[in-house]
Amino acid sequence: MMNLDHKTVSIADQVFERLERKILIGEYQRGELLTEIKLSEEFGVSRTPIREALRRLEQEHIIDITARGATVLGILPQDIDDIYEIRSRIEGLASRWMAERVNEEDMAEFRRVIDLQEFYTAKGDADQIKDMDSRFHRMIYEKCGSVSLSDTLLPLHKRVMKFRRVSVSDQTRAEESLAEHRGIFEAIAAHDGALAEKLTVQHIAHARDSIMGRVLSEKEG
Amino acid sequence: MMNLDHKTVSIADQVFERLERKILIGEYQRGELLTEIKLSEEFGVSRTPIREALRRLEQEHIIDITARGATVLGILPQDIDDIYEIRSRIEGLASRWMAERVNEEDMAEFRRVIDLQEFYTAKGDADQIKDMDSRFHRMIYEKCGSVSLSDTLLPLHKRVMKFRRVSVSDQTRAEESLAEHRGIFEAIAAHDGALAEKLTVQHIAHARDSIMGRVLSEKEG
DNA sequence: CTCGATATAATTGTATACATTAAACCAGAG
DNA sequence: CTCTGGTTTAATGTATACAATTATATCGAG
Repeated sequence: MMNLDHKTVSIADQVFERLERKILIGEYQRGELLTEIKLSEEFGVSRTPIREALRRLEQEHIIDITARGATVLGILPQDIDDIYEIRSRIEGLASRWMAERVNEEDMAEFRRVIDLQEFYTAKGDADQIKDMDSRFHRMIYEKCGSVSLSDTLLPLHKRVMKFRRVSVSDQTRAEESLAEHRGIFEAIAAHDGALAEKLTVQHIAHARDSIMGRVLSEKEG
Repeated sequence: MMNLDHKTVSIADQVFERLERKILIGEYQRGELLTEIKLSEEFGVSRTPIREALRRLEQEHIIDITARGATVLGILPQDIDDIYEIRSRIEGLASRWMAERVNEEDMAEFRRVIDLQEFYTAKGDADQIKDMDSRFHRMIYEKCGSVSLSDTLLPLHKRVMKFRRVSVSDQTRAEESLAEHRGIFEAIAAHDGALAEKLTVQHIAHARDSIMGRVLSEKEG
């Protein structure tokens, strides 16, 4: 995934991505207080890029900044359920639009992603499965042809990342999920927007059931 | 609207709000190059708070930052249409949830907003009508009880602000819009979630028709 | 005259010093 | 022992100096 528009990746951008990832996968706990000084020591940079990253994370409601520092915000079962309700209503739209607008080059990359997912699902590598699952969905957002829809779906997708990791650790669900992705992929490849939308809505509903079942039984971590 | 959680409003926050507003209402033109130095002189502050504001605007895809400065990104008719398609699918959900969860105190404020909208609509004051229209929709986002849904809808709403101003300049549409808001308000007040959702979906569809009709005939500014 | 390497100027990127804020602590009065 | 108020402290908020980058202009070779 090269940097085609020749935009320099600044330290602030790197800090943002690393920090966001650490929070989203749960490496920083909910309620944990992050200070700029501690973070600047941890990342080996000054406070300036740390601050910019924190401001962006605050805007996404991933942290809350006060005079004492930045508090990591958690996510409740109700939030997860809300997010899946929202996604079930609009993620199908992204698949539909991608089916109608995508070109062959992007479809080739799309195929590589799902082939990799199949490979790791056969191996039962949960971390890799989760990453490929993410790439599959993000690919749809990026290639649906609407920045607004992509900007809408991506934050929702990010917020449930930690829980999807748990879900795909179940080999049965991982294989189901792969089959559903394969169906969506084929519909998009055939430029059948209506089918792609329908299958995506079903896929989101299944993912929701799988994740909510686990979250509710575990009483959240 | 008091600051209940005692959080200081920093200069950076103020700059962000003023800058965002200026871009969203069209005071800075699409393609215009904003430099940190020019902005810091214009706002009378150092580059630091300007930078933080610009980073947040970049995250919302309102500007694009390069080594030359920040370019104001425009919005195409296709984007507006996409946004209304997305909103038509999820904004009704916000009304439904608000109907099911809202308390009496918030409803009293909600009533004041729509009463003001009625007042300004009778006067034909387009700027005030647009502001009350915004407050009506934002109130639903804030009181629907889901941060995720609010975070999802608010950016979409902001992006079409400039065009709604044009739409409500038409007195007939302004009165229609008021009547539709009144219907949604009554449904929420009666805690009738299904009706609130249905009326909201219709309202979004009408707003879309009104705005797209104008945008397409004007060939965009 | 054109192309390309190079110098230059203007801007963003980063580090750091200083100002401000607010929570925590402690002491003294009731 | 509890409440109050001032002091301390540890963090964020802001300004500014300096570094790095990039587009543009310039100069020279072909």
